[in-house]
Amino acid sequence: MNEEYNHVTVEKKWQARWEKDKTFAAADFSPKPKYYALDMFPYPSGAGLHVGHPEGYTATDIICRYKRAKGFNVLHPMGFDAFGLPAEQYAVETGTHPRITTERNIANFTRQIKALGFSYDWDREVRTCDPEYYKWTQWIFEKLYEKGLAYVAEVPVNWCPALGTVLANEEVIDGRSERGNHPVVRRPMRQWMLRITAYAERLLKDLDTVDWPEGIKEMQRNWIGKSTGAEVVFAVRAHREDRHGDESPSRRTDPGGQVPGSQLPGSQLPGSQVPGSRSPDSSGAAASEAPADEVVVYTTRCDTLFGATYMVMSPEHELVKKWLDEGRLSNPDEVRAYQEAAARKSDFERTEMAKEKTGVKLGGILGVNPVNGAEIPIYISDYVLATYGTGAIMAVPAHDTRDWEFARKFGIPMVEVVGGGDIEKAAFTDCATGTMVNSGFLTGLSVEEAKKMMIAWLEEKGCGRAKVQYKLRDWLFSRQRYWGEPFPVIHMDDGTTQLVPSEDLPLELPELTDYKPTGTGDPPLAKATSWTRYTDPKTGKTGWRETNTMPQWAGSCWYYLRYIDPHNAQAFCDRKKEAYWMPVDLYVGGAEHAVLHLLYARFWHKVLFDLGLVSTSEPFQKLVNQGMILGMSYKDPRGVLVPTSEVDLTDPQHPKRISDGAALVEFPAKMSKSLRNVVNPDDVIRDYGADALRLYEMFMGALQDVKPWNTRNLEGVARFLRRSWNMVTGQSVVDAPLSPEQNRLLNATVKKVSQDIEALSFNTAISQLMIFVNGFAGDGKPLPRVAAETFVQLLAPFAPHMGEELWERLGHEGGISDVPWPAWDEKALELDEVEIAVQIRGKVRARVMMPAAATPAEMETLALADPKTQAALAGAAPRKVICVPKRLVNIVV
RNA sequence: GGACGAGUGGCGGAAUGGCAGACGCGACAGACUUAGGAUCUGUUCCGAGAGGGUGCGGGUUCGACUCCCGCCUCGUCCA
Repeated sequence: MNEEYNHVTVEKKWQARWEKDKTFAAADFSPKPKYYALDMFPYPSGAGLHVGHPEGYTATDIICRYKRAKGFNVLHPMGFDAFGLPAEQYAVETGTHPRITTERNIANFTRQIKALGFSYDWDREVRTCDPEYYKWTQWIFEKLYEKGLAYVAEVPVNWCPALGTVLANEEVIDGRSERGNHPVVRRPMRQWMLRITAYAERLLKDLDTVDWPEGIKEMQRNWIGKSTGAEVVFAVRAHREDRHGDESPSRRTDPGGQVPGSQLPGSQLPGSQVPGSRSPDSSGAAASEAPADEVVVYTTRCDTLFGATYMVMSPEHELVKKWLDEGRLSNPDEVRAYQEAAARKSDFERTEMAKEKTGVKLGGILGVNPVNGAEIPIYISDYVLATYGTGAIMAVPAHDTRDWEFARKFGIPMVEVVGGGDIEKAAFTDCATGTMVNSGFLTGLSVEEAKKMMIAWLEEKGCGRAKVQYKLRDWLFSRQRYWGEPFPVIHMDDGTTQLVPSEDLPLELPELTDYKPTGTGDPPLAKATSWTRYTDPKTGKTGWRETNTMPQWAGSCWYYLRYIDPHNAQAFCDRKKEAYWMPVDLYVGGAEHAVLHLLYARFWHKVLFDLGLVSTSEPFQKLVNQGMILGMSYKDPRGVLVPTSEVDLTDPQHPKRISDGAALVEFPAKMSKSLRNVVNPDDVIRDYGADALRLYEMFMGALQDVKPWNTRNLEGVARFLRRSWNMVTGQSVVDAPLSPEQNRLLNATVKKVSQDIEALSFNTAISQLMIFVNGFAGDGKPLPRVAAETFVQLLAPFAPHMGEELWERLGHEGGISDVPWPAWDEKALELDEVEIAVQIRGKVRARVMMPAAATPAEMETLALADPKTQAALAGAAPRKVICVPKRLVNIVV
């Protein structure tokens, strides 16, 4: 009898063999076609690998092993995104150098990844925190600087007092730090910025050239946020207010009467002034003076200009500052108080839809609507951001939801200029169906026509112009941290900036004994005073080194290029090797990087492309996002989550709480420490083996889908592996021909598995392998050699350890990796006779065996001749018969 | 609020517009066993049956899980 499969010894044996033989070393240049499969490299956290990591890694590994067998020269590398905040925070707490922690974590990750049997070329491993690596990160930064794409700016940033550092927008959630949940405030600081906005249009346009999930492309498009609109210039006039004015804004109730549609732009008819606030009364006490300033607003809805009844500027707007300084506002204290309150909020809090709108009217001034001369009040409000557009908007409450809410709260009138909605109930924002009303020369036009005509009018009158606007903002590229790439920049005392000469790179991080933030906003590097101070060896001039460091994104922006030539000391990557390997043919990773990492990397890549340093304008040809793996979780009858450690599973069908025996409900939820539902790959490998883990993760469902982990199902694939083992080792393998049925099953399996791997449909490929085993296994009956060998080849990409072991036991030397992938024979799949379903009134009433080659006419005859068909027809005459060869016959009566 | 994705047995999930539920888990029955939480064999969408079934309501079609329109629920991202 055969021996039982021992996953521990077999997996160890082959992992050692692969490592010793460098089985998966990628050759630079080869007559074979190349294939570059890339995994998103991990941040080596202290927690180690979780089961989400091997999901994407297994998918690419299967592809790589398949592609090698198909004759491709495959590049499949792995590395570590090794700069990052956790190691630094650990250093702050314990004094352990982040390098030590990082190395320890990398060692653990490496052990775990190798235990999964992935076919990486480990000689190409990169670590972003390695000076030989970040030398080139710094070098690329210098290229960006030389191209004018890196600059220093004083910008309001997310300052987290508790962490003593500035956070990127993506690290701030609901006005609190993602890490540690500390409050975050806005504070202007000196920062490095990268001018990614210069590439906005190309980053948008080139999305059309890559094979990425449509959802991810759409997210990037939204992030770039291109809008086509107009800038409109509003004059600003001083305004003496009569504080004893009529409080009622409803002097006239018909909005159409306030802005007569026939009124010519610029004319000053009495009463044409929109009663934009409570202050002006009907006595005409309000008086206007000559224009003293201009406010430029950006709008995507210039068609609604006739409906603008007030303006809003961001609290940080420069003109507001200027007016305060010049004493032109009648309520400076109120305005200043509001500015301070707004500074304490994050962008997210400020623009949140659900939030109650706040704002302050600027006393003493009015804006003038250029299209009809209406004088309208100007507010500052935090729902307008200084960083988007011009930092000022014209507000059209009738047709913008935020303006509508604001106007409701402040009692500002609305003027309907697009007919079709009910502006009493809500802003009418439908651009497709509305028709312009109350809008002078635009009345009667569609929204689209009105936009065009308004822009033409504005440009002709010199008070506006068409403008393309992007939501994308320049990339805040510095962090007040220690554990990151130092900027190769020296600020000279004479005010100039100079770069560290490229031959002197890398500029290494200085050693510190204390990693705590300075608390003042100065980065920890400021403490390394001897490092910071700089004297030019040639000129003797003095200066100080930049003490900010680069964000974690920097190293991951180009790591896929370093894999191509990881030990090159002369260049970040050899040009010829780059041209050979790029672009990445398949990039697999989590959707959490849908926008930032992928956008930043594309940006750098395009800069390198423009410099002639890389050969493709896009780095990643095909992108796939694996879905998250959820953990099994439990909640009690009241819906309270119960940590898995407090669940009694002695009866797996009826989980109970240990403390009180309450019945619990099982449901999938994101794996988290607090729920204690995190599955550790080490445990799974110990109990079931790496092959079983790999196979299970691929069998759970589609790669892209969210899937719940369930150990019971894992036992199912472990059983399949044992059955596979027993089929090959427990049955005598004979050089006998296959029966036609066996031949058909074998060829069908080759075809299905091959096509499913190409389509990344690993779950259905595995079910086909199961069907094969169900067909060939059993009772020690002899197994034809061709069936055994072909099956082992098909299994090997999924379960490589068992694949190699079985291949060896079938008498082969030299490993299975380079054995050509089996082909299938379409002819073997053909059947002489097939069962055809006969449908009558949409229901299957009979099944008739027919020759596979039967023509529709023959099928009809055969179907109608069947007694069951006749019975179902019950004498009714067929009106029409549809025959689909090899499928069915549908009889319409 | 918007964009995108998803709703199929007790569960994970299959189905170029052509016999819904492949494959697996679980469950049930049997075999082998001192034993079974190992292994093997069989049954398993609901319904006694006629029939009914892919979140709900319409539509297109000879034929709809699949395409179209309108809802509901969940997820992700954005506001």
